[in-house]
Amino acid sequence: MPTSTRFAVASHILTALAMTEGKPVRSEDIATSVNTSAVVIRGILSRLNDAGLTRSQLGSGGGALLARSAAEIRLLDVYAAVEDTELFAVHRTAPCTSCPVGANILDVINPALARARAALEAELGKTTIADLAGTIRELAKT
Amino acid sequence: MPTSTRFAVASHILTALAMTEGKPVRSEDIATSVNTSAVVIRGILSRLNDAGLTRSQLGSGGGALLARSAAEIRLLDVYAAVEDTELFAVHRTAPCTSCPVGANILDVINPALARARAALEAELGKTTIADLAGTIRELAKT
DNA sequence: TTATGTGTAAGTATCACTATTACATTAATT
DNA sequence: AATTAATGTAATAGTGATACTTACACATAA
Repeated sequence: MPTSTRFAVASHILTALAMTEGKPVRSEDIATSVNTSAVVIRGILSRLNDAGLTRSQLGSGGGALLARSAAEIRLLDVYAAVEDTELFAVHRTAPCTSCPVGANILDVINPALARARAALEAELGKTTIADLAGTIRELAKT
Repeated sequence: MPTSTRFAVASHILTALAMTEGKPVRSEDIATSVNTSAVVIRGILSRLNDAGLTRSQLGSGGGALLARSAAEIRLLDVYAAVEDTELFAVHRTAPCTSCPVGANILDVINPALARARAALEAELGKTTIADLAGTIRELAKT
């Protein structure tokens, strides 16, 4: 399964941006919060930029900003922006085409996997970055 | 990362066993159908044995068998039997505990990820090996 | 013009996965 | 009892993705 931590880190980044309402945040500062290096953060921000979720302000006083409202960024959008690999990997080499099972297994299993992926994505579509930020604000109060 | 193909291959194996009704199938023959080596198949069969989905008959004329009805083996059971890693990987190193976001992000995001995983698993629980084998029998007729 | 940050390429270490080789063990067959 | 056919598993190597680090070009505010 996908062992990339990008999805979790990207959610962390976006939530951090949502907490500062419009003030640019440096990759260095995000890196401190995530506990990694600034280059790793910038690599993920690059993907988020491409996906239209964030934008970057160059130069002194610059940093990363949300490109749209946190309420309009779903975890599904984040997932799609940073995850490369298929959720389910199938046979590395094509199965035997002259065997009854080998010739048909992919056609039979792929629809089931597609349904599972759709269910996952539907659920990821229900939570937004604003939800995460809101809950963190609640927790920070106590 | 290299995503595991074990789930797809394990489903292939079980479907093949479901097609031969009670007759043991050699790992060698399964390997031919999957287009890999017999040792890889035996490695996956070892996990399926541990999970109680299959059993093996040693010695000459032996091979792998389903340990219960194909209708009682859900894709969810297969998934659980062969998949090692968490569906969603979180931060490799713990985030900054003194930052508002870092200290709380995992507590906030984990419930959302758990819901997504539950949705995925619910969907995988709806399809059985018997379903796959049945569809393949249909396809093989034409 | 200088200082501050982003963007990105190149190189490294690590890890999971798959394939391969090798061998011990078990059981049916003769 | 000996032979043969099969599983079970350890050890090893190759591959690919991830994440970390270093380095430097580029953009912008002051």
